[in-house]
Amino acid sequence: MSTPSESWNVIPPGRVAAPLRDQVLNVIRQAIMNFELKPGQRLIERELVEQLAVSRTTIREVLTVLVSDGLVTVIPQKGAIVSVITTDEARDIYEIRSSLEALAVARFTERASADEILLLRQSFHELKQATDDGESKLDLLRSKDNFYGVLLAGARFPSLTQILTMLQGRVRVLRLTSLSAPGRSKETVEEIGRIVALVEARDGNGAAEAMAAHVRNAAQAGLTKIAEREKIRLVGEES
Amino acid sequence: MSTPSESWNVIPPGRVAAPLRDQVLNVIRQAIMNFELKPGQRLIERELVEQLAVSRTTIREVLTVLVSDGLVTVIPQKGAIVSVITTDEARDIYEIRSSLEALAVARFTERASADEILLLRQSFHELKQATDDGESKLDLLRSKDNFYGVLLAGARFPSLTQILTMLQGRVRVLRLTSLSAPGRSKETVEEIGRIVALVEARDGNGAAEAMAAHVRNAAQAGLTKIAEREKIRLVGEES
DNA sequence: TCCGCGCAGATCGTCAGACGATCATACTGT
DNA sequence: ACAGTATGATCGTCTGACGATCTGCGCGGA
Repeated sequence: MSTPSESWNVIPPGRVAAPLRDQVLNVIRQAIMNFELKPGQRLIERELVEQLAVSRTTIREVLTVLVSDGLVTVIPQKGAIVSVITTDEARDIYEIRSSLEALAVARFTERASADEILLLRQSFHELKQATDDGESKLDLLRSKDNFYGVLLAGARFPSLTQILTMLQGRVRVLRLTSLSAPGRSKETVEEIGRIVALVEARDGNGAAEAMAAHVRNAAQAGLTKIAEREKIRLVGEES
Repeated sequence: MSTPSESWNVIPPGRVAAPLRDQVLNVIRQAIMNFELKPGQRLIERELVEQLAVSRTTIREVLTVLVSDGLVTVIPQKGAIVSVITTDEARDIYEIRSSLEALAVARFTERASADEILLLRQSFHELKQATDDGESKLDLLRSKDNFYGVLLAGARFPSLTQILTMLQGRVRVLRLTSLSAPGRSKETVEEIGRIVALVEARDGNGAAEAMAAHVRNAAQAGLTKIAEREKIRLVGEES
């Protein structure tokens, strides 16, 4: 990530090193996803240039992509911030997710191989384990992301994967708080268990309906929690 | 669109001129949508720079956005082309649209004002008129886009609007050919008429189901047509 | 004649630096 | 105390440059 001419170092022969832009993109995206960069936090081009040791050109291209993904919002003549989501937006997105994840699980049920179904159950067990062990919210979120990863991979539905990935990114704050709703984790695990069982029974419609319901419940939980504390504490906001 | 300092010309007082990037974005996006730039056609940065009289920086940012939208595909180390869609992708996207447009029309039914419903019927009439008058395919497409515009505006569902706009852009080729399927135009008009009627009756579920069916039918028609001529003639391809 | 090799051109990816425009803020004079 | 200006921070855009990669064409040898 220094000058481009020193052709860098060993890379799997035949394979190309990921373009610089993609590397930077991943770094920032992950940082946002893991809440190292918090919603509302300003993303100043100059600072990113320094911290990541790439040129402003590259940073700006990356920011453009993140804006398209909805992870970053630019305030004209002011700069970029990590997107802050409103309750309304979140509600909307959950409604969309409910539809689309139903589609995804239906397609998984049709298309996934036995191996993939096994993998799904396995990732479900990890999720359950993590919940029982009382892992941190962030770890739980990772488990759940992993579950979705398996689901989407087996669904063989790239367009849908892209959209859902984007949407999940946008509501990551809510997903975190919904997991922290007391008792909700347990319900989550139960609901997902039911979905997995229906998938194993190759009941596409049932699984789809169960998934839609699960997302609705998660939305309910998350949105309620948010409503309680009227206001999310954001970077740069004082009480 | 020459040097930025000559502050250009008269703009509605109080309003800000759209950033250069956005203007260029619209120009290229429209060109793609109207098939002035055809699927598969190369988009060479240098040429765009010359034709649009903006810097490469700006062009590259615009291309980045278009890639995120799926309208443009970049082939690494080669360049950008107007996206070419495969039959599978198209099928997938129609499946997603079927779900989401059902959602949109349901929400429109809940939320649209009487005025907006009137507007919907009006734009339906224009579509019908255009069909009866045997307007060009492109004009028909525009009519239909307009109908969707009214629908999405009244649905007050920005996230959904964004996704659907993106998806419609991606299957614009198919939408054109589906409209050109003989007799399909007539069916289209009938189906949409039914949807409008259900909306007016405030039957959200009915309208949603009708819309889902309509999209499925359109997909059917378009995909069949495509399958007939095994191969779409693309720029740069010879028979 | 035909095939392989290499070189030149085209194009991308990235960098560095520049400059005006806009917005926020701090300072200063009354 | 307050208004107005000066200053700085940051963005939006432009210019020019350079290496890396791919492509096609020409040249020399079998």
